[in-house]
Amino acid sequence: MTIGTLAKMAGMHVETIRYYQRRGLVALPEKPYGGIRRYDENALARLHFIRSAQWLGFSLEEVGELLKLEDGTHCDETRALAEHKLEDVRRKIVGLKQMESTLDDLVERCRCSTDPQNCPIIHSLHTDLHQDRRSCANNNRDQLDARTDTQP
Amino acid sequence: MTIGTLAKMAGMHVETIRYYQRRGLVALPEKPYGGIRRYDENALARLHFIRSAQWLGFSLEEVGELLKLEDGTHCDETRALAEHKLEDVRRKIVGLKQMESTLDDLVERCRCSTDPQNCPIIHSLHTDLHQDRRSCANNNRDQLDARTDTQP
DNA sequence: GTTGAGTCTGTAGTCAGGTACGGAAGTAAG
DNA sequence: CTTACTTCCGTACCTGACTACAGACTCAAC
Ligand SMILES: [Zn+2]
Ligand SMILES: [Zn+2]
Ligand SMILES: [Zn+2]
Ligand SMILES: [Zn+2]
Repeated sequence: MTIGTLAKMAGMHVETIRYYQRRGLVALPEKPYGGIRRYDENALARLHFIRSAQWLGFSLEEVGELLKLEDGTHCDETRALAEHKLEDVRRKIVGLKQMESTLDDLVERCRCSTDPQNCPIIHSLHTDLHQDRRSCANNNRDQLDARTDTQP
Repeated sequence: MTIGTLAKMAGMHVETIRYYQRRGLVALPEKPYGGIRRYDENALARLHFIRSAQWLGFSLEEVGELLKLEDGTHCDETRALAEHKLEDVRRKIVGLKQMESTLDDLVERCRCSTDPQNCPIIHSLHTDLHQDRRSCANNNRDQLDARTDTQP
């Protein structure tokens, strides 16, 4: 298999595979002198592994950790990674649910508003949200960080 | 108020305010010849507005849109932005919940596993996840995109 | 009146996870 | 044998939301 075929089979771009190689997640097979590198089923399996781990929310850095435990004989360490990730995911869900309920409430209030000169959404952005929900004067980025990457 | 005082009151760094100015979200007040710029309560209010909108999940780009509707007389457009964002947030929650339940299941299976040579988490990464849950050969990034930004 | 802190301006770097490009060399079909 | 893809390799670029720094200037305190 050439890298192009491999990429097609894995459903990713050639550049992505090369990027994974540079990051040390995928091995660079031997190149015959003046020839071209060939890939086998193991390479494809590794790409699937990476994709699956990403699907669970692991970063490429973390995928690297998982790959070190790839032989399946290190349950404790593997489970620790998964549990930690599970916590991350749950924290993120909590943050998003706060956004969801606030947005839902604002949308509802806007919809039922009788005063067209004073949108409740804008009004809340001006007055409510930052005062009720978060401290202003200390730049505690931790909470906000968990909330910022909401764009699709 | 100087920019340093403003930054302290808003709980952000001076550089962040300057960045918002470059992005056109915050006005650059007049500078007396050979002097220093001064900021008032309006500038502070605007920073609070931006922070609040970010807290709801809006990107700075979208905050710019909201700021255009700042006078509160454009309910429909404002609500459209909020509803769209609400959908974004809900999509993200759905993705995260899939991760959560899968991770939770894997962790549980790992914990109860009797075979220390074959961790169910690793095993699933090798075989289950990408086959059961997503198509492999088409690089449909849409689903994955909604799932990737899970790191804290 | 000098020192130290804050301001101004422009540019550059950070992080993640890729994406794009340029030029040389290899490969496959006709 | 030529033509048209691929591959290889290095480097640069992208998004978003900052963050850092250099060099010149101004301001307030002592
Ligand atoms: Zn295990
Ligand atoms: Zn974590
Ligand atoms: Zn409204
Ligand atoms: Zn959207």
